[in-house]
Formats: sequence, structure tokens, C-alpha cells
Amino acid sequence: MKDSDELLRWYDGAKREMPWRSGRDPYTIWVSEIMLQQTRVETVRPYFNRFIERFPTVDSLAAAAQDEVLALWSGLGYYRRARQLHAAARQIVADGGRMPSSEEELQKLPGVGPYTAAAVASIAFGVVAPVLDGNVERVLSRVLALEGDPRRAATRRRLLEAAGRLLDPARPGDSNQALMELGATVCTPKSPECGECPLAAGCAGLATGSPEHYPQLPERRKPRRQHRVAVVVERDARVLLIRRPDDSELLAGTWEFPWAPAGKDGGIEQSLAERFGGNWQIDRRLGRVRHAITHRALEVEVVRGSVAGGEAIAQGIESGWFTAEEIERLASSSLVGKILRCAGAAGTSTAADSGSRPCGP
DNA sequence: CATACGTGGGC
DNA sequence: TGCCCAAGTAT
Repeated sequence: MKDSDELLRWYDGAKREMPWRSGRDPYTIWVSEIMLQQTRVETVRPYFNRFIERFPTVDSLAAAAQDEVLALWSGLGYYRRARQLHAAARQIVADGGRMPSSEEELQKLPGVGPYTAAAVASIAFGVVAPVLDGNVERVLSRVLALEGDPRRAATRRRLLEAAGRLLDPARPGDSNQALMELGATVCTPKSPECGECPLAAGCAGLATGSPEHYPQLPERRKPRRQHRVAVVVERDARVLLIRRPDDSELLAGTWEFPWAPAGKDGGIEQSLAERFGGNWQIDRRLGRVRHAITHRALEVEVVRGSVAGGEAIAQGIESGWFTAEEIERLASSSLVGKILRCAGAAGTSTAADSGSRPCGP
């Protein structure tokens, strides 16, 4: 039996149930593929369900405000995906409302690269196009016992060719998903279960005796650590948030507490004044939130504060006073929720008198 | 081509 | 605790 047949037979018996696998609506599949970028299936599942319930069609997504889209994305990470998904939906509607069906058209959408274009084209439209994601890269690096960094362009071409050979022209979408599912559940980064693998017979990596040796990924750079002081300013059961600019490199378009770099002696109030205007008075009582990001780790110390001089937030910086309910609905960074719970502000927690006890994860 | 982007889970 | 990893894309 051909490898592609073995693979599909295995997939038919071993595939996991996923909400986006129930239908073949291109919009739904597109949304799922964007959410799944660098994100585990189990993490995506609840976000996907909430998102599709609120935005069941391209038109409903295109008609939404960006803040609401970001709020539904809150906690999922890589927020650029949400903004680009939203922008792409508006682009599609402006062009007539039909989902693009070819790889070439799909890849013109913001946030859609080679992987997502091939995934949507094959799964939703039956286009015979191989995908190359992290799973496929690992599975085929092992099958071929490929030495060297698999992310080099030349190597990727070879992997894509191998993926194409495993594609069943009658079921390209299932073939692609089968290879990814295999990587996610059997051909895992550590301790692969080669006994369960439909490709084991022809796997050169397994034949070497140490399939885990592949793929040979380059070392990662260590993240740098940043220390910040975030200020929870509360007034009439509302808290002050600042909106990050859309072109911000980090957490663009999301709301956050006013913050300043920590460590400058006595300079927090001054730093805040320079950044946001107004006279800041800070009551240093609250705890600490650790916010880890892949490439930067933030150690956020949370303190209470107040702003003298009315709404003295510098012009040009978008800011607002939010109730806990509004934050629940609209605030788009999960760090805001963490800090709010830590601070016990606006009636969101019973930890209001947590004193200087560190809090957070 | 290297780097940055977020977060949560596993060991 | 700290490190690795996960259905990639944009710059």
C-alpha cells in the first residue's frame, strides 16, 4: 500500500474532533487556520467557538469594531493576527464578499502566508496544494533523515516536494491534515510513538535509531527581561487604561495600564508624567505580576496611583476610564485582566487588601 | 535571512 | 524554576 494511503487510513481512524472540522465553510476554516498559527489545538478550541458564535460570517466580522475583535482574541497572543484577520475580512467584503479560493489569491490577504494559503485552499476548496508547517517539517525531516537546519529555503523546497508526494489528489485537505495530525499526536518533538506511525516502515530517521535527532533546529536566543511598574488608577469604580498605537511593535491596538520602566530611583512618577502628562501620585502597596513573553519577559510591579490635574493625559495618547465589566468585554490584553485581579480594583476581586503580597501566576 | 511577535502547558 | 515547544507571518 502506498504511503499516502496508509496515512489517510490512519487519519480516518485517529483524527481528533475539532469544531472547525464539522463543515467546509471557507470563512470558518480560514479563521481556524489563523488561530492555529503557532498555537495548540486545545488552546484554540474555546476561542474559536466564541469567535464564530459572535462572527459567524465574513460580513459580520467586517462590520465589527476592531476593539471587539481584539477583545475576543484577548489571551490568545500574537494580536497582529486578529487585526490582520479583521482587515482581510473588510477587504474581502469590499471586493464582493466571496472568499478567495486559490493559493495565489489567498496569499494576498494580510496575515495569510504560504502555509495558510495552502491549508485553506486544500481543506476548503479541494485544491491539491501541500502544506509545510512545524508538524510536517518535523515528520518529513525524520522520514527523510534530513540533516541541517530545515528552515533554510533549499531544505524547505525538498520538504515541500516530499509533502506533495504524500498528497492524495482526491483528498488533499485530509492528506494535509493527516500529516499535521500525525506530527501533533504521534511524531511528537520528544518521545515519538513510532509504533503507532503509518509511515514507520519507510522512515529513514527511525532506521537510524534516534528519530528525535531530527529536525535539527537552530538554538533560540534567550529572552531579555524588562522590569516595569504598572499603575492602577481607580476613580468612581473605574480604572484608567491607555491604548497602544496600532503601529506599536508590541501588543498593538490593545489596552493596558499606564506603566513606566522600573529601577530609576524615585523616577516612576516623573516617567509617567513624561509619557502621559499630569501629576502622578503613587501609593506603593500592591504586588507583582510576572508576564512572560517568548522573547521578552516582563516583571510587572503593580502599584496604586492617582492622577492630579483632572484628565491630564497627554494629547495624542488614547486613554479612557473603564469599569470592570467594560474591561471584561473590551480590554484586549490578558495582562490587563491579570493586573486587575492582582490589584483588586473596580470590584473585580476580594484581594483588595492584598498589601504587598506578590500576586500573579 | 534573522528576528520579533504572546501565551500556556509539559517536563 | 527554567527551558522547550506549538496548524507562521511580516519585516
